[in-house]
Amino acid sequence: MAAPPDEFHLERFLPYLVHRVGSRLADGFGVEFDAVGVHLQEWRVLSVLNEYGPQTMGDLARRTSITPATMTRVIGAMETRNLVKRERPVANQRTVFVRMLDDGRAVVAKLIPQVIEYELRISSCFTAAELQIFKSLLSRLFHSITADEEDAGRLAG
Amino acid sequence: MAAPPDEFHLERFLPYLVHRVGSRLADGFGVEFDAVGVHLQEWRVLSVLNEYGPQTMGDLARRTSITPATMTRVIGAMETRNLVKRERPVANQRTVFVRMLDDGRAVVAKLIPQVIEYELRISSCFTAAELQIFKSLLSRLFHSITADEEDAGRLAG
DNA sequence: AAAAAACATTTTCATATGAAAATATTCCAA
DNA sequence: TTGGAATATTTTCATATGAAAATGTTTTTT
Repeated sequence: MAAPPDEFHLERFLPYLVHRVGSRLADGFGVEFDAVGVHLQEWRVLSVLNEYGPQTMGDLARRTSITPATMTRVIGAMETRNLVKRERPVANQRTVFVRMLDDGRAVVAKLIPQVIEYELRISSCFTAAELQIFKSLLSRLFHSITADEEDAGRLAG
Repeated sequence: MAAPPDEFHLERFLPYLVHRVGSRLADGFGVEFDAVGVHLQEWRVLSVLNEYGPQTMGDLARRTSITPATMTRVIGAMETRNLVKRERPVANQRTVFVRMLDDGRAVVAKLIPQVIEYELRISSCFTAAELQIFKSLLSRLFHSITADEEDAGRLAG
């Protein structure tokens, strides 16, 4: 019997660990929204609008990790349902600001308790302290990677 | 000035934190493979084959978080390039086992040092202890979520 | 042992995706 | 002030995706 091909182990490989957790979370998360009639991507947009207020298509794209081309389509669909509204600022007419409308706020208000409950449920395997540490490490990693990409794709506003 | 709409904060919301790290990792990771001529999905397949040996399409799909329909296509493409080989076991002919070929092993051998270097680079924001804790927490969360889904989608082999 | 149910994979088909091109606006340099 | 370079968004178009149907196999009933 030969030795293992390498000293590399998937179960301790950071990108693999993150990817499979991300996939599982997205799967379990998706079903939460069917009832309210929004897609996961739409929740992402609404939650970012809720957190940071009106912002450009580009900022939305960066903050949600959705590409600009897709963001155009997602916002288009949300606009026809009166969840959000596009407006071109007089100051800089090449940007498009997206603003949440009342119907969007109503959806957010309905979803927030659900997602809080969801987070609570999935994090039941952690102590409160562990959860805090975990979030901090995720946050630190994100900012570290993002800084690596240097000035490319800076967030405005 | 009105109070914030809610006591909910995206920057401390676990699914958001995981999703944005996952997206960034996949982005940065993708470019590593262009040189070697494989796609991210193909690395995922090869690394899982490297770790767990020959296995069915279904196991591959679950372990890589790739859907069966897509897995059929990914394996098809890898087969024509002689990275892997399909075989129907006599014992159970409704399954299809996938086995790595020499060309696949050569790709893995080339990629592993690269991905180790990549992991090292992105985790430079952590101490060794933090990194271990982080991985353990990711692992724990995954297994906890997966157990929640109960018996659905069990891994064979 | 035949019929039905369960299982594993592949195919079909309608939709989603993103890279690159097109469009539109603003900034900057001469 | 004008002509490009830079920026922001949208559109086009070729490809990727996954749900559900189709196919083929095994297991369980009866």
